[in-house]
Amino acid sequence: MKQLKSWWSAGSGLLHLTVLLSLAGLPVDLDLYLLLSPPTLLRDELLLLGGPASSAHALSPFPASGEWGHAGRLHPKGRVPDPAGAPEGRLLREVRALGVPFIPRTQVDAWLVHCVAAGDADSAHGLLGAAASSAGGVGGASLDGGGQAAQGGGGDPRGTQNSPLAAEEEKEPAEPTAQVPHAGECASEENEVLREKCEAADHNSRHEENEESVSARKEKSLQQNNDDENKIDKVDWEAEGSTESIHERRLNGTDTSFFLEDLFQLLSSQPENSLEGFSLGDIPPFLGTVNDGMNSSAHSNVNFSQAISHDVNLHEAMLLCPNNTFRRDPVARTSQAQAAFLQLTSHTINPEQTLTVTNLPGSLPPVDNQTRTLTSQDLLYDLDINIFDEINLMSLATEEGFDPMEVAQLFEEPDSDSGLSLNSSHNRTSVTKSNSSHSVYDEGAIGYNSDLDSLSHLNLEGAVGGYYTEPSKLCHVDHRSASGFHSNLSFQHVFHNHTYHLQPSAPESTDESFSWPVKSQKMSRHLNDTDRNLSRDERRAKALHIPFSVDEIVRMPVDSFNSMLSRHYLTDLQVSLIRDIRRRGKNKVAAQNCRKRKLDIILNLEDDVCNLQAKKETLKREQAQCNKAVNIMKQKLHILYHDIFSRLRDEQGRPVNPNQYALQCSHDGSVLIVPKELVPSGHRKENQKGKRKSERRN
DNA sequence: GCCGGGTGTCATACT
DNA sequence: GTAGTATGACACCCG
Repeated sequence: MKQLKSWWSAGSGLLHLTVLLSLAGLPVDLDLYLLLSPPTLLRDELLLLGGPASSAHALSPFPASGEWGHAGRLHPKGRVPDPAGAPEGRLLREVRALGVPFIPRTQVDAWLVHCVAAGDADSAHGLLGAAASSAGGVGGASLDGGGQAAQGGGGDPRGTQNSPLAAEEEKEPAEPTAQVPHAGECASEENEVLREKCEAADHNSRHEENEESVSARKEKSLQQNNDDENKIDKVDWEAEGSTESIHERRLNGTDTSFFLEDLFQLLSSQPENSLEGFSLGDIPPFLGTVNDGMNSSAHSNVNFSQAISHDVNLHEAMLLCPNNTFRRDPVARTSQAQAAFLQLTSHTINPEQTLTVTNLPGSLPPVDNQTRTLTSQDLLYDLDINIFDEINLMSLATEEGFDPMEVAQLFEEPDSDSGLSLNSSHNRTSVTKSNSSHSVYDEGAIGYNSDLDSLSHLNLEGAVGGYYTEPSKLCHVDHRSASGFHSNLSFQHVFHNHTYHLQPSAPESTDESFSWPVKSQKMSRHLNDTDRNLSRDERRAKALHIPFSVDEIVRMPVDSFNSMLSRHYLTDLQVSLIRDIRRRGKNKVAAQNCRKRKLDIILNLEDDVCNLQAKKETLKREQAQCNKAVNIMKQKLHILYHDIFSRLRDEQGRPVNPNQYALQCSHDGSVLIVPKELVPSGHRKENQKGKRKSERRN
């Protein structure tokens, strides 16, 4: 936990991130998630922001009024720009000259962790947590409010909750901090960068309206995710109730604004090393598109993790601000996302590294070329939820025996995985090989393990288009890959592989207990239940962010289907997958109908056989009855025949011989005695034949 | 481990 | 030519 705190502390760039984000023209709504430890450093950090108890408002430099140019209202202990020509002053003037830019509404949920190295408050460069609140919010005030607002104790975003931070702020008055602002040294260097940043922010604002309709759908899904995240975090908070770590949730959804001047003040008041370690590349792409209601913990998680693990210079931050621009080119976006995520992945190891050394000021990893070229927005646009989930796990880990090594391993990708071919998404063999004993190929049932795959699905609800969780696992994609679809699946495999690296019995686990695997297993079990309900196509659809449910795709009439494809801007891969899903779905239904029909035919045939057999028996019985009746009639006829002849007499009074005469019925009903010589031969033969038959039957 | 039923998918022919 | 349907065949899962 100490390492973690150190890590968080070293990630004080988060505050800078927020500040610079606002400086870039993005109003920042900062939620304070305080993992608070001894408040000593907190006090120091607060002083840096202009007041001992300014945590509630220090990060609210942009008031709700949206005014610009209130530098004069800085806290007395804050660094006041030197109007005489100090670098900060020049910077302010230059920025003011830019006019009032359009500020896209952005909210940043931040996890502010305050950490103190054991017995050395000065060495610990804790991340200052300052709860930003809106005008009607939880009592937070803008930075210009300075210590006055701080006196109200509004720094605790939880408002009336008993926050250790707030309590400590009230107890201890403001006192000078050992951290003297050094911004003046670097202000000149940042001047141009900040100017570009403001320009970029203005430029980006023009794209926001065009992207609102596009992002509305995603935002809606993210909101659902937010709800889930809030529930989970709330439970965790209530369950633990730890005074050492405070997980603060947003109390309202209003935005917090910053005064640009205040931002400069903040920037100038920060140590130079902090500025170097500051990363605006951590700014997730949704910051520029998420609306007020999108202040999810997942977002904050993303900011937090990236702020910790990612270093980006100010110029890059500017590039990151126009988050919407890349969305216009989904193909490029995909490739960018891959590259960005690769870089992000490579930087996710930083937390581990930072944790071990961040107790020293300026220990943040230096900004390397790879970091500077990282455009994680592109990735995060598609993979944000995945990151959210992962970072959420990190947050869980921080509350229960967190081991940064484990976290690093989670995101770390061995070099061997880099050899995964992007085409391996459909190659079970390669996937199996790549994932050792835990093949997690999404397609097919063999070897598929949905533990972490489904883990990312925790926040998935409804249709498949809302979230794409698999990309979050794109930790180990081949850097040379160019296909987003294949890379996604490859990432998925890799991520699963990482999951199994986190077994509790892993030899690399440190002394500190790491309860994440346990929790992850629990979550995995929960998610497995949900993920098992998903068909392969549904998982695929999620993987490609297809904004339609499989059921819709299959059941939709062809006309509606084609129109749907034309209305939505879908990549070739998405269209191909949608058509495949539709084809497979239709064929599946057809196969079901075919089998049902086949069974019906079989059953009908069986019924027919039974019926025919019964009919046969009936006919046999009827035949037997008829034959019996016929025989009876023949017997009667024979008796009658002999009776008649016994009574007949010839002219001489002698009995008539039946062998010489025969009875013959005429047409008029009269009976004649005819000699057999006169009886037609045919008739006579029939009579004889009939006699023989009757005799045989008898 | 084998077996049979159920199911999904593919290939193919047909409409 | 496209989309859908029907069906045999195959593979897989499960009891």
